[in-house]
Amino acid sequence: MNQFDFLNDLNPEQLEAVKCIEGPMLVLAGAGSGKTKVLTYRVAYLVASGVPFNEILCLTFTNKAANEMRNRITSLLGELGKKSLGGQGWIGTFHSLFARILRAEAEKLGYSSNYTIYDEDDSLRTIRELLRERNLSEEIFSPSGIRWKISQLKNKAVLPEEFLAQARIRQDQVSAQIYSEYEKRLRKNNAMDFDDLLLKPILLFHRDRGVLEKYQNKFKFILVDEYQDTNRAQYVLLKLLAESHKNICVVGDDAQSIYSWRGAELKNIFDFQTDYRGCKVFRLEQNYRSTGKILKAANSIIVHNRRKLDKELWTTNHEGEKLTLLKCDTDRDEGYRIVQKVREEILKNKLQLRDFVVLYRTNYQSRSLEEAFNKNAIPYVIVGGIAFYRRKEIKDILAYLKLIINPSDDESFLRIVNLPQRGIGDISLQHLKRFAESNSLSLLSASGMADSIVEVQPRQRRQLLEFHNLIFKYTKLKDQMKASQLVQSLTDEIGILKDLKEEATTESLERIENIQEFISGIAEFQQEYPDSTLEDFLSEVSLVADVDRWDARQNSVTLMTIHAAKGLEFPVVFVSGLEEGLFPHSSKEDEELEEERRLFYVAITRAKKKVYLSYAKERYRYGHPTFQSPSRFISEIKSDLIEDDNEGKLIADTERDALSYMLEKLGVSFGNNSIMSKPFDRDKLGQVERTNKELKVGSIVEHEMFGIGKIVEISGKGENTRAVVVFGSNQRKQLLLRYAHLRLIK
DNA sequence: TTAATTTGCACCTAC
DNA sequence: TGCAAATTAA
Repeated sequence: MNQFDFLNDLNPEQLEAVKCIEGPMLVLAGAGSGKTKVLTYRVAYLVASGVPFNEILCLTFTNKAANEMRNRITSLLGELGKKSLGGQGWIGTFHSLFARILRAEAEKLGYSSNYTIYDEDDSLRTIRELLRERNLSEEIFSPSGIRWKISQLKNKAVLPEEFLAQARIRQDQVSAQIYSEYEKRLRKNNAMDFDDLLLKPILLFHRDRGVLEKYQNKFKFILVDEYQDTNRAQYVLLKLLAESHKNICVVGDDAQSIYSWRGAELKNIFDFQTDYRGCKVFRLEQNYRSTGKILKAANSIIVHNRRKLDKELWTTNHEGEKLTLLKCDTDRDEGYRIVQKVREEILKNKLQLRDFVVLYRTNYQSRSLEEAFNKNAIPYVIVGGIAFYRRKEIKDILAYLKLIINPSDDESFLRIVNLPQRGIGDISLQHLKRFAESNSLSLLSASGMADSIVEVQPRQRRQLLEFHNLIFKYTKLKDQMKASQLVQSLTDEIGILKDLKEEATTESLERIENIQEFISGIAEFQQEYPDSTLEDFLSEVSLVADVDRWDARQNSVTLMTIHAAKGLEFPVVFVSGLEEGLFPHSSKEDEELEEERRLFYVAITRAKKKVYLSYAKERYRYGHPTFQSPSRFISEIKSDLIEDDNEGKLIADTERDALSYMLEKLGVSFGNNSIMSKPFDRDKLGQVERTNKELKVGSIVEHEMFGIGKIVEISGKGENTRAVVVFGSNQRKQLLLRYAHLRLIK
């Protein structure tokens, strides 16, 4: 047995790609052909051949993929792995690895290493402020439009001066102006946005040859996953780093490029061979994931695209079943039919809940699906939607932490200075800003001198000083206590949990849970990285993706967007909402339409065994029912590969009957199925409240959001009666009966 | 200065 | 429909 034994489970093409180490190479790898496997084995092979682990730069698309890859490499290498890997190495996303490099080199860019990372909301706030300060109308110059423009420019590595020079129309000139001011403002706040994490290293490398050489020497081998989704800035970074040794291996599939709206350029993968002379090309066309029929269906879709590289996937897997089309009456119906199919598949093929994924184009589609899963007590998890770290309550606490670490961060200051309410409003802030500006101070230091600002009322002065002292107290404390303790003590002091508890709505209870989860998240992070600082944690949370938090092992059906599903696989895949205007999304043509088609291709190729497609003839959009027509993509699938589901309607009716029966038992009268569209009619509330008196431990109840559950505990009395309810999706919720409006079922 | 109410707009996709 | 900004009342 030797250290290269692991190479035995590669096919000849994969093996060749793994063992060819020197020089530039391009691996064109179709869906399910083992592209991540090649990258993983390649890193392991390099290490086994004696290359130090931390001299390998490996760029993945998500943190999750990076972690999986790291674990896999360790296990491939066995004993050798434990010895040589140590540390976390340089496997990760572009954003997280370059954020790390920027921390180390911040001073060279005029930043300090405790810089804050701004997300889109923070950027938008900043742009709004700049427009307001300049008296530019938000109607004429849309803040989100400008933010979008700035982001696009940064992705293309275009600087404000360059854009200003080429701006002809007034809109562009204003955008260029704001872009330039925005840069200054971020610098003043010691902050960078997401795009800066790629752009700033480029500027650094251009400005300081020595630093560039340092990293060129450090990273002797570069590997890139999902190369088809890199943007111009990423391309330039790679070009710079690989310049001296040219040991760059990129892996990708042009048919799976789905991020052009984020600046990704297919050009990068198309031109790789001419960019890097002497580049070797490998093709992986054997698919190990899907059945023959699924693969043929996928191929029959992608041939409708004109802009693509030549490649056709094949497999030796079973032919499998045809794709099944569910033609549904409404979006609600769609949810029920999907649930029904999940049940059928579980019974028929002995599958588990974790074997299913429901995919959709836009996040809001999860709502109608969620309802069906709730009502039928099928455990599910939604990936995405409002990302955990973007929730208001979490962002509020994060703003405190950011300000504690980076006192120049005026954005965070403005977010929390009056939260909880300290009676500091617009007017006081205007004065404070003016004072800060004329003395070149940050807003936080300015509040420390509030007594010298004559325009501010005494009450507000006192509040500002107090706020300043609060932040400073924690600035001093942060190195003495654990981050999780600090957050606990901070949240206690500002009383955010107390306020939410008093509110006692289901929503506020959920927020409390989120905050608690956040605190335990910090504790976990510290356990994993004992030497880490609060700064490390903050930079980590800024860069986690929705899928990073998703646990494939838990036994629930997964609901997510197709974008989030990239790189994943499931035995059974539902692709829902196949309607014109939704998927493909409205007004897409030519190149954009081709990207929608690639997205559909990605969706279908996630499946191992079975694909269900569905559309609804009528769907709620903007709160109104809208007529929808089937997506053109459905008819692009070769007709012998797809079949209609005929039982469907009958089953959906059965579902409806079950619900009707339930409602009838509750004494809710109805004559037609209009009750279906608003089962929680407010007229019925009085009645619901009366039933609350009859609730006891063991009662089966229904909740508007969580569906059907069982009461396991009741506490308190009168107004404050609470119940602990375990719902079907296995969620345990503590609810205040006054707000929860539980419906007694049994 | 804040709370209450109205209006207006949105529903792409995300590090 | 459902949220967030804008407007108005307190």
